Amino acid sequence: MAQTPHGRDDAGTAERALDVAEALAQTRGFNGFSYAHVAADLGIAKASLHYHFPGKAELGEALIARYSERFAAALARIDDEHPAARGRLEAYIDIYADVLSERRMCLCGMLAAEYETLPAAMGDAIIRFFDANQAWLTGVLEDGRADGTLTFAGDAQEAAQAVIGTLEGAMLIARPYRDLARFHSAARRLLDGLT
Amino acid sequence: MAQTPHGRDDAGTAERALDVAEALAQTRGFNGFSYAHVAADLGIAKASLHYHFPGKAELGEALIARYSERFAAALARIDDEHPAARGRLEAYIDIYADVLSERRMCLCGMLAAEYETLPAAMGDAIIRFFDANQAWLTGVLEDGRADGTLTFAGDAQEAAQAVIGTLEGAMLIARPYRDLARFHSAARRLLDGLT
DNA sequence: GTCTATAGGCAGATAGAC
DNA sequence: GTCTATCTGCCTATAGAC
Repeated sequence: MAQTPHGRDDAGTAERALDVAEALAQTRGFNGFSYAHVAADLGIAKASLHYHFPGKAELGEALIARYSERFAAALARIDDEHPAARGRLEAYIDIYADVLSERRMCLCGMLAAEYETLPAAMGDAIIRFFDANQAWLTGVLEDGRADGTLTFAGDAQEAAQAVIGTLEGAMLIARPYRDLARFHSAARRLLDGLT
Repeated sequence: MAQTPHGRDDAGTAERALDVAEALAQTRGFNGFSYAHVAADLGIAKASLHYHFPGKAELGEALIARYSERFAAALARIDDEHPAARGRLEAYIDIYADVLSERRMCLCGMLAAEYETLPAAMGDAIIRFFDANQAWLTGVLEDGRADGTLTFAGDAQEAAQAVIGTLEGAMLIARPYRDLARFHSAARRLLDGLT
């Protein structure tokens, strides 16, 4: 793995390639960018990318792996910084809002749309991403129901699925409208529905 | 326009090409299929497609136009067959469920993900599709609030946006899981939230 | 309307020099 | 690690015969 001893600007080529590919995948989709795009943005030759990622499938897997790791780290940070379930849920929604504010779709939401065209390993990793989100959210919802800060009917697992779907859908539609408010109003309604 | 005097099997090449391209776009995305896919499925030469649709952009526009027309017709049929607002909303959700049951994403939901890569005319048509859905849903929600069959807080317009986002998001996530129940539980929760 | 043939470009990928 | 050069294949698209 590439080391980044002196900070972001010194990040290795592999890491910078992931940065560029991630932005492209989140805005244009995995089928909407090429090695040529990434290489041009980095100012290197296409062939150099193949040294770091043998094929686009491996690049895609690395993309999801890093995204999932960072997401998990963000959830752990939320657990640290927010004691109450409702605060955790609000912070979770903020992650999505931050992604959308850069005019990006959630990486795995975007890849979910392209699921049928992706290598099996990428598909599996996408499922694991949503499973992890669902597991974390289920815990938050159960805690919230226990401490009275969140109210909802039925299964917490099922409610967690609904939360994820609502946020992904709100991002999906808000993006073509270039309308952050559209996402925020959906998020507000979601939170109000859990009161 | 192609005539279909004797029913579906006699549909002209243009119409059958749209059928195939629509299925491909809804499962693989607009960037996930080619003229070669469509032509092979139809058993004709790639070049023949260019007679009916000069370029992929025109094919895409025709795809959205037909999809939007059919959607509008379906909404008009709902208005005819369902007098009460709640019944109309349930029938609206059934449209999405039917699409998903064929393992397809909503065409415009899929295209929304790819929005940044699409010709401007396609992008505009996608926005119009969602605007039309939102306008119809807003009417249904207002009626439902008036006749007491639907309950929700705030602006009907905003609530309509939330409904569309929720359904599109539920489809988006349910598809990789190949889990219709996941969609139906989200839809059930949506309806319960409007009670 | 549909075909064959072909153009021109870009995709992902490899070989081998430096 | 990065380069140039190259390969093969698929993409959209066009020309012109039937």
